[in-house]
Amino acid sequence: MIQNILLGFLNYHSMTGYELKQHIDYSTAHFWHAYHSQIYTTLRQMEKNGLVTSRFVDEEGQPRKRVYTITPAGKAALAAWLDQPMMEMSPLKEELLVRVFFSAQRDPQKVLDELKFQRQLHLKKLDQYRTETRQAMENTDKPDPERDLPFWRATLNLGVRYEQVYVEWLDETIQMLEKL
Amino acid sequence: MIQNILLGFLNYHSMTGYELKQHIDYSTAHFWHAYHSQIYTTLRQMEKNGLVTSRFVDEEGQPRKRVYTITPAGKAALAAWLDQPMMEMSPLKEELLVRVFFSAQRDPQKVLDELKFQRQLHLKKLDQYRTETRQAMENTDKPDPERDLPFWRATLNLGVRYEQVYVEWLDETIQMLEKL
DNA sequence: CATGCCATGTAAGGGGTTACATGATTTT
DNA sequence: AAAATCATGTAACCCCTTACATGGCATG
Repeated sequence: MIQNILLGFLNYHSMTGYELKQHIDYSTAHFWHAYHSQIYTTLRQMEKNGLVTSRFVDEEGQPRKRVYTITPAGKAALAAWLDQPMMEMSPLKEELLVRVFFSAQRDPQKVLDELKFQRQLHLKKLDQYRTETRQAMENTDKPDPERDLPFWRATLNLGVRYEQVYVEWLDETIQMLEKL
Repeated sequence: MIQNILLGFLNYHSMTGYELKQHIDYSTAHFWHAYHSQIYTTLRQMEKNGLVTSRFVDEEGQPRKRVYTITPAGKAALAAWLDQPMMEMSPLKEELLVRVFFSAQRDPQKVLDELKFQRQLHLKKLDQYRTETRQAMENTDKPDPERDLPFWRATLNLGVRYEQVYVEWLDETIQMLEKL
């Protein structure tokens, strides 16, 4: 998966692993994140497979940079992935729900504390989506923002909706627990 | 993670890997699924680590069964996991959003088809939650349903809310695409 | 002087997925 | 007779996470 994301970004323009990491952090990380270690190793592997090329760029007074560029084979791989529609749903993996599922045997106060803390986290995330993330998206330097922006906004919309229902659900569940 | 789920179920009563798989499919699979291969191998590993014990039960006219039982060490491990509250959010991994993010370069009709198909999947899931899943939960054979049911219902509630906003978001996004 | 940011990597391990494999019983 | 369900396993692989590792520059 991370390979497709890297190809997707490199298809806008060439950049370094570090820049890719930053782009991911401000956009796709909300629905697919990656550690820098994975990004660097995947890029090397992609180069080995002919999907990208790299060259070192040395500028005075700056650390050495390795700039990656997508190849025709890389573009083909990206297009092939996008062409093949998803026929299943992405499975959820929500650890908190596993914990809630088995929480009847826990101290109710500790469950409440945990849910209230999670509520703070999700509220913070919701706020982030509405400020930083939205701004980072709109102030893009990419080639054809008018073409891409509607799709980027769409992904952010689901993120916002998701955090909204998550907070609502936490409120509801906290209330339920307080009645018990 | 799957280890905690297995311990959680075995803490209700002893059962086989096959039964564990079924319980998971009807409950936690909505937020954490597992393949039978992982369940069987994890159980063996847990036995090696003293968290469970197993014995074979042979009944006439039936395949041989291996019944697992939680040990005091297993109960302690489960309690330890539940005691330590989650301090971060579970990261999302939604492949469809990655695809939408990079969909400006795709044939809009293909994107629409994909979203409409996903809409069907999510509607179906929503319906499942409201019928089968809810029934399977309420008609439980577990020791103390009154104690556990509120928590199980809570997890289902988030599942329903999630599928609802997902469908709403798909509708909104489909509409947006049709205008372009 | 210390923290943070820029910048790139390696290595070990864990968890999960896919595929291969078998065999009996029950239902259609 | 075929398909579905019951029932248990192994093996290879892949992806991802965590930790280790380095070094320069800028800012407070």
